[in-house]
Amino acid sequence: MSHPSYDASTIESKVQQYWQKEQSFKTTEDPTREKFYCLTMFPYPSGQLHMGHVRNYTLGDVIARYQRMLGKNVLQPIGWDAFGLPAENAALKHQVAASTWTKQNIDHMRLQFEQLGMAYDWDREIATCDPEYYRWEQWLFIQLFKRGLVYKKKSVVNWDPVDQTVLANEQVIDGRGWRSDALIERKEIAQWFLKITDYAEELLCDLDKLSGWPQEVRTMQQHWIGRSEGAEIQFKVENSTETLTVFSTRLDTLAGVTYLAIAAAHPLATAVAKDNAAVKTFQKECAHLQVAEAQLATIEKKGIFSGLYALHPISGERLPIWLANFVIMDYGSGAVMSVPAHDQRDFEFAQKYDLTIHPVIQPKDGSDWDFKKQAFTAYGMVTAPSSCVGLSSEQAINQLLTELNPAGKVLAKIHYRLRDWGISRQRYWGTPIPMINCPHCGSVPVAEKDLPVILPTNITLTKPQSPLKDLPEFLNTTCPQCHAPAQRETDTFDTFVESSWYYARYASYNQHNAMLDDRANYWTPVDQYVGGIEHAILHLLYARFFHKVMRDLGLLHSDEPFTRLLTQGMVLKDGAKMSKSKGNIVDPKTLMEKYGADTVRLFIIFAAPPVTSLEWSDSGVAGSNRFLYRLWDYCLQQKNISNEKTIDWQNADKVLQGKRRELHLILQQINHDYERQQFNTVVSGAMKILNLLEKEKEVALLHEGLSIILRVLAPIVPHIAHVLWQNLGYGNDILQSSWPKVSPEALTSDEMELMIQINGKLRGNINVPSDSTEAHIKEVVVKQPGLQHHLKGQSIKKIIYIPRRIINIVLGASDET
RNA sequence: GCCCGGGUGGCGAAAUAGGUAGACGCAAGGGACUUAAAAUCCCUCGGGAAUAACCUCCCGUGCCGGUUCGACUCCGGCCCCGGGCACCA
Repeated sequence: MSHPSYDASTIESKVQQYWQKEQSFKTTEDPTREKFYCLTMFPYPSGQLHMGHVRNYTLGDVIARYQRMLGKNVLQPIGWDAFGLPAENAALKHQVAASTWTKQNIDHMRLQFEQLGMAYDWDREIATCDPEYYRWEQWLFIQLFKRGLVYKKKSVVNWDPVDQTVLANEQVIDGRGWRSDALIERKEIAQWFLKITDYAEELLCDLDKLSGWPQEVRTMQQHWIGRSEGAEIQFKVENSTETLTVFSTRLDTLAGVTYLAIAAAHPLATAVAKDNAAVKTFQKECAHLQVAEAQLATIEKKGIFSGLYALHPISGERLPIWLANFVIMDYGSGAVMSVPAHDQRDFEFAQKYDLTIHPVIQPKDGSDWDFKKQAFTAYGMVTAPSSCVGLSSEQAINQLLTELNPAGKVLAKIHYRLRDWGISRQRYWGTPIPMINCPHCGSVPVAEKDLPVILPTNITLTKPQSPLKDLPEFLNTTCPQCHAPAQRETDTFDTFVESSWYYARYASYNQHNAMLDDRANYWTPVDQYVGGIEHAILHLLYARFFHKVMRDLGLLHSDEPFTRLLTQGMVLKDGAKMSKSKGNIVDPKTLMEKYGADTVRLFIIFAAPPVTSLEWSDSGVAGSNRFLYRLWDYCLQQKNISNEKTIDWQNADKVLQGKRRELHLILQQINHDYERQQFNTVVSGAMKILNLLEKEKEVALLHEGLSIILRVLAPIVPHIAHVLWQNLGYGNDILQSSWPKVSPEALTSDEMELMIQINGKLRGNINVPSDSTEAHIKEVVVKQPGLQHHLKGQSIKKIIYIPRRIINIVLGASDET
């Protein structure tokens, strides 16, 4: 062997140095070129890259590099979603400042990204815990406040009575605090909300524009927003000035209402509880329920009679008002009307507590329905009230709307399941909410000239509560309006706020006088966004909301932030998500040391299509490494392939033409797979090309084949492709080469193979000239000797010909039937 | 509980618009090379029937049913696994 064998670590660091020296991935705006903004969701800097990261960022890098080789001006930035809960936990556990811990993690992960060969423009790196970043978030919040998109209201949280702190849903285990093991309590506190519901209609309608998104993500968001047309109905409370407002999409069932249900925390319930011990006990029980809806949905449905009655808006009938543990105060008005005859949940509740079931709708087909067994929930024929007898459900809804609206009892209303976005967190490690509480002026935004409100970082946590309240130098300030002594808001933003606009800031990363500038309009919207399916709703909906808000503030021109979305699946080992507790972690670091970045990238791309979960396999990695060894050895054996070697393919030998046709068919498949983002079969295709070339002698074909395989592999294994491209004399930098094109002449063939079916079962095949007519093919096929024993004694009913693919002979037996 | 996905050989997977099921790779088995091993190369590889060997035939894409000349692909019902459910990110 005269050539050196494949040594990944040497060539990878050499190539990485080359990219750095050439500033290969530094991006500038160029209006004359087609831009392509490729972005992978930025990581939380947890400390170490895990396989999920490797997969995520490799996918983004493959797309960015592919688009670049197609000739586009590609931006691929990276940054850090640096605020969040884990830093606080680490700070408490290891007695380090959250800022120090975070910074160390970022430094380590940055190095790992570089070692993986990611084509990032590092000049644009962002960390959300940097005041230069979050000052613009605070500024944006103040603009939203000015626009009336921010308000404060009381809202319920998980309260740990021992640690005296608010817990995230994931910190509540079986109803108890993860650290203290105390039974958690629901606690109402005042919090800031963003009016995302003002944008509900647009967020819903614009989903139709997102043709580059997976349909399931659009469907999930559509259901999450949950637009429903219905009516608000007023129920007067007996012997009281109070009125309960409920929303229902089934006004046609109004006459069937037999009771109302209110949240345990409803003001009416609290009023009753003063002198009703049983109601008070029930309230206390409900106060231990978790905030998480998944918990709420699975608990046993319980209730208690409040002693109060509401009056039916039509009949004036007295309807008992019940407290129910499944009615949420934060959602709608905290009260619902119950129609046990026509709603299954109401039915089960009514059965349990022996409440009246009053049917007012019958099946349209006139069949009997046993209302003692279950609710009839479909639309049907209405039997009450008298004004609606004989009407369909649809007609009855309209009738009752027109009939009851003048008296103010009913109002047509569009309701959204989407709730406003609560952004207050009672935590330390986050962006300070730029508000000041003045004893005279109330909540006042910080003056813009005083931004940023800087989060103190030289802090060692000693207890699980946020330290901000105990820091006078942070807390005490003066009111921007009346200049009286005042206190800062000590809550910080939900970290989803940072991730809702970072994609735009990458464009204006070094702009110190504004949040965004013209460059943001050059680069956005993001052409390709890559991230986990777990972000399908919350992150992606909040970012869409922020994009529209930024547009309405004149900061951006487009309507949507992400044109195309790729949601990648998880990395599993032994069928389960990799986690420390399961002990099934595979560390990318040791693999990269053993095989190099290219092998790891190759395996992770090859092992599964991007969207499905990926089962880890150590021997599969070794196989990927073997392929790169083979490629390396083979290429260096062909080192003296002349660049000038060409051939008259039109008049070449038929066998050689057939091989070239095969090569271009594979290239066609590869190009198609790049476009549809099925990169695992791109790798299969490259393997097929190498298998083909290894059996080939003709230099012209080798020269063409090697130039194709190196270029189609370059986005996936960029280091080895770079070195081999140079060594074989194709050029100095494969990044500058053009993407390989399929030659249409190479694909032509004068014969085609057709599969023959009889009654849909495969029975043989036949080669015919490509220009054969359908009639001729049908004639020839039935004479095929191999088929005669199938055809004997049967009549041919018809012959179906699918051009260039298949021919199906359908046999008789039709005469008898 | 509600919403959204997924299920194909021993394993990861492929099948581009309803038209050859299992490409490509891993593992396994056999062979070549070697004193030996590793590496490399060659062959076999869904299950079954039949055969000296071919030809050939049957079954097979989670389960049950349907549409179609033809279904991994479309429709209905079910089972199992995963993601999300608003304070993990």
